[in-house]
Amino acid sequence: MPNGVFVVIAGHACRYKILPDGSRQILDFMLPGDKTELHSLLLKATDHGILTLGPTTIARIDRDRLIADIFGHPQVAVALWWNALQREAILRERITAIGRRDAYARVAHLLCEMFERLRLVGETADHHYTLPVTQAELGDALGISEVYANRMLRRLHDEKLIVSERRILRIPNLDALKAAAAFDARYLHLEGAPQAVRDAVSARRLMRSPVRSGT
Amino acid sequence: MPNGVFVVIAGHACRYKILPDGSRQILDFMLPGDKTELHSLLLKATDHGILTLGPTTIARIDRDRLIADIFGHPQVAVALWWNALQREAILRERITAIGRRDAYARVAHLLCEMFERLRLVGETADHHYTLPVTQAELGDALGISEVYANRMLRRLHDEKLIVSERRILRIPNLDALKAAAAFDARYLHLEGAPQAVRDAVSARRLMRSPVRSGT
DNA sequence: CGTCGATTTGAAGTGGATCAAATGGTGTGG
DNA sequence: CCACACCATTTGATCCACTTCAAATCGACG
Repeated sequence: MPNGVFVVIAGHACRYKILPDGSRQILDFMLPGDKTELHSLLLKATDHGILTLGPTTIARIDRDRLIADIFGHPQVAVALWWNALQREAILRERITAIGRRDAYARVAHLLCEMFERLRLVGETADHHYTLPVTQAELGDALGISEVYANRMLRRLHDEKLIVSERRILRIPNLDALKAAAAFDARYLHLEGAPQAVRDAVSARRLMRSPVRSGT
Repeated sequence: MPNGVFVVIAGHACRYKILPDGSRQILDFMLPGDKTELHSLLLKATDHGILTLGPTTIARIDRDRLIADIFGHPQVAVALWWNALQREAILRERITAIGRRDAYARVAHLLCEMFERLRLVGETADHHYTLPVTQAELGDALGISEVYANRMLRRLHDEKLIVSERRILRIPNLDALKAAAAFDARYLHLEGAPQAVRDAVSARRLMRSPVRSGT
């Protein structure tokens, strides 16, 4: 747990913080292929928690092996680095969304981001994907209340921009949703993604001690 | 400009995004010693702009020299890496602040963060520091309006938590301000800061082509 | 002295929070 | 196979933190 890096193999996880008053902020979502920072090599403590969303498979890569991989396989270092840069870009875009977009655009924006990120790793099918996130979690990620998150989802539904049933989200017209969100995918830097990220097998290749996690 | 890294030597800068509707979000502040990401080595385009706040001195380190330094001087790599980790932690904390704190706590929190970060690099004196930021910029950084940023500053002033005159901010009782902000400095990971970061000279040592920038 | 940007203050409007309660879905035990 | 328990979703009503608009004041500077 203290040393090394975790990789999401299947399912979703997220980082979060709990404030003194008990409220929660979800910082970002970790999708298959995403990795934790190399925190422990340099920092004393982590400043946030991680929780899984629905059934999730996680691999742990221990510190020594990781270091060996970084030096032995340049593509590992590149994948890690690209991952860190994209993660940071996503955080910046989230700040922008929470700071300057209204609740409606925030929800739409997150749904677009999820689609593009999942598509990169082959986790979308046709026009839909699995989103194992409750409305309370959605609200906590976007800085709005659970109730209002529900109302925004309903509005998107009424406007035929999304169809949601049982954790499956369908986006009949992605361009329309992107327009509603003022979504510009460039911040995701998808075209710069190393092949290792696209290759779902790569994560498994790194896997040493897979861990399953329940809800 | 395209390749390499920029280091702030003196003064302040910030990253920002402009939304389609013209509103601006300031993403984070760059203080002396802070560096830009190694973007260009991996990514095609940058997803945000950078602007200076007041008179600022910036050094550019070109790509080849940087790579040589990383391999030749481990402390350069460590400083870069620590910088990246702290930058990310700051972004996460900003998300938390904008998403879940009220405007009053946000302002107080940012002022505390600035104090701790500036103190690390020796840019504070006694109980005050220079904050070359307009109230409009403060609002854009915290996701509130210029007018409300002003009211929150005034409230902090009325409560004797800050004294501000001419870009100099005085914090007579830091603990009281931290309490108002529910500020917990752990996310800054100050104790993990490499010596190179504390050493103001280190930035100058890296300097190759210093650039001055006006307001 | 005039100009222009930054700060300050007032008044009115609203996006989203909060509170409360109903509804729906799912797994579980009898 | 039903009934309860528990959680997620949904909806209504009210409230308020913050926005927006407008205008006055205050510097700093040529």
